Amino acid sequence: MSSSVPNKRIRKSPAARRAEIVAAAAAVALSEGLECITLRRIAEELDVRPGLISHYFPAVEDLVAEAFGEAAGSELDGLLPADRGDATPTQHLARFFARTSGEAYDDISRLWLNARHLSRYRPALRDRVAVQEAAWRNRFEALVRDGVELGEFRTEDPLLAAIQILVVLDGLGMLVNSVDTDDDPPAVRRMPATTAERELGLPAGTLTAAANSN
Amino acid sequence: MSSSVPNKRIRKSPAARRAEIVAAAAAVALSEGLECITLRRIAEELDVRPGLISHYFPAVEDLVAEAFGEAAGSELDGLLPADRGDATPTQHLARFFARTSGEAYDDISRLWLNARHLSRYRPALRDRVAVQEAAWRNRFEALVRDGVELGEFRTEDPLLAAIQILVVLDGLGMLVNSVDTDDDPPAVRRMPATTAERELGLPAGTLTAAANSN
DNA sequence: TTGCCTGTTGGTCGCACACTCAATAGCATT
DNA sequence: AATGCTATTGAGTGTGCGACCAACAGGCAA
Repeated sequence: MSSSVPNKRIRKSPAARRAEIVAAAAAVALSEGLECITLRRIAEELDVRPGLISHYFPAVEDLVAEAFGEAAGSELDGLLPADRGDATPTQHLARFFARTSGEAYDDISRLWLNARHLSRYRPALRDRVAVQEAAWRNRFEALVRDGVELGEFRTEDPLLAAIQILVVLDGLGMLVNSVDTDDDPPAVRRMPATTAERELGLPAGTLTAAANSN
Repeated sequence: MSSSVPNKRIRKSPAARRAEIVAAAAAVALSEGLECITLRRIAEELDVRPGLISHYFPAVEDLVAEAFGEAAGSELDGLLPADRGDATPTQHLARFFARTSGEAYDDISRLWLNARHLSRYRPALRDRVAVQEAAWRNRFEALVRDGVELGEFRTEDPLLAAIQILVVLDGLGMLVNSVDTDDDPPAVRRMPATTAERELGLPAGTLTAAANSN
């Protein structure tokens, strides 16, 4: 490996080092879980000494919260880009459900499940979860509102619709660590899209129809 | 306290001691969380030495799984008794939603959230979660089927309806550790009942109408 | 090239955890 | 009252964690 011989120290600017630490922690959070964010684990990841992590994050809990925020935030951008480009709200939404149905979304489901549980014991994380939850809801609400204005969706309360859809998505996410997550009925796995179609006044199947263009 | 002076040992039958240990662990799981089930914690609870817990559960993970099963199982019996008595399925269901709406249900929500996350790392727990999940689904399905036969409910697939309702309930349960769990719209908190009414062909409000008899 | 600021190290402390096992002492049986 | 089975203890092992801090050295400024 790269460190079989005592490694030369590399000195970086505080901002760069801090960003690097948060990025490494976010990666660990997504792939292994928030409780795997330890001083030793992240230090090893970056090939530095644990003390250095402590230097930037005197309390590990703050790093955990930061890592969650980073991971959840960038996943949101991947799933529901703030800028729709030239896609219609319906296309955008359909793409969202396509992405959240794949196995690639399992890591994000696990992350949220993880964070929501760990929030019980870690106030800093609890606050971050609240922030990200608001961000997801607002991003979703904006999309709904957009669709309503364009006449594609029909609902009296865009935020309420958004929350309801996300709650159902969370409900399915609860099952992500189950032994047999993929042998319950298709109707169950289609629940988030079905909920969206109902709440937004769309014809059934609109959001799960196979691959809309790009 | 009762142990300020070296305590006299009390010798119990293996079955009794084991049951006592599981009960203590289940109580800790419900009130403080599954990760608080440690040899020391449970031993202190029962005023015995940690080694004794190890004797009955050579691997702590098995105690954790057992404790979850015990807690989830008896909560299910409290929420959806297998024997309905003389209540109609509708009354039974309404009572279920009344109970799952109160703060008393928060501990159960936390337990499920906890277990589903911890399942990621603990195979024994994962299996227990699967067993309990099946138990909850089946108990619920039996109630639905019962209601369908009596002409109170209308659905093509009782198990599917049961699963869908439980998924929504889980989705709300995800929020149990949030800062402001009770300031989202009433429509959100009524989601499980609303889902049930829709899936079972009941008039809106049937299941949330104030206090049915007993 | 030199000097200094500060990012980084290495070592250490105290704590909590699961797990092991020989020795002890309840208590049912006789 | 004596005996023997076995439930229970006490003591110890090793691991991993967060936190702390004096000493070191990279690399920019002079």
